[in-house]
Amino acid sequence: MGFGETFKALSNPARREILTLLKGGKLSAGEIAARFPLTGATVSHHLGVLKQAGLVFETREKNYVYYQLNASVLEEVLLWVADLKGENPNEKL
Amino acid sequence: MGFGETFKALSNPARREILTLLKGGKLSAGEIAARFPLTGATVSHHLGVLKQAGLVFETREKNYVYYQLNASVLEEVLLWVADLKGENPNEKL
DNA sequence: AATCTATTTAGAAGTTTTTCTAAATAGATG
DNA sequence: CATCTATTTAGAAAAACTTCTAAATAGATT
Repeated sequence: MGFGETFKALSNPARREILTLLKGGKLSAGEIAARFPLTGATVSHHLGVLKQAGLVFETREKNYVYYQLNASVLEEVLLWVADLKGENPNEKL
Repeated sequence: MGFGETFKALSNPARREILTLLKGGKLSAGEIAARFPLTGATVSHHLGVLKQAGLVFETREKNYVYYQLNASVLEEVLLWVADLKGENPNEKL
């Protein structure tokens, strides 16, 4: 997926808030949209960007599309930043 | 400085490459610019964005402006991502 | 099958970003 | 002090982003 896409996804405040919401567990598109002063269409767009970046994945149930954090891509971001910082890989974990 | 500014700064590929270059130690604006197929003016703009975001700081010597990584802001980013990932703060370090 | 509900897609308007060229600044050197 | 060197600022053009409304899709319910 590439860090470009991932960091671009993280660069938007609404998208960062969506990710923070998802720390509490999976939520449907509608549940997420309800917490923002944005239209459902706009939130759907942001969810698409996050999904494309690999930061979230979706699962479908009934009429709903649930989103949740993708820990593995977050770990990649973590490692990229840690490496930039010049951290010994063993110092973390 | 806020994560908005920081992640926005990280969202550009040229800026991420600049940061990667700076892993090797401080470099002048001109030395950085020489490694990119961009004008000095454009690189100067990117350096300004990185500085504004707190990701680098500058020191002046002679005619030169040297840039280097700011580890403390990188650490903040690291913690933000780690927290999002739901990591125990003690698991790192 | 008709309709309701949840979500996405399309298209457009306004804003921000990226990059350039040209000009300005500011310190060093002859 | 005139000028050279390193870097930044100004202004403009093109591309990308954010958000909206309206319409489309797709699954569930009656």
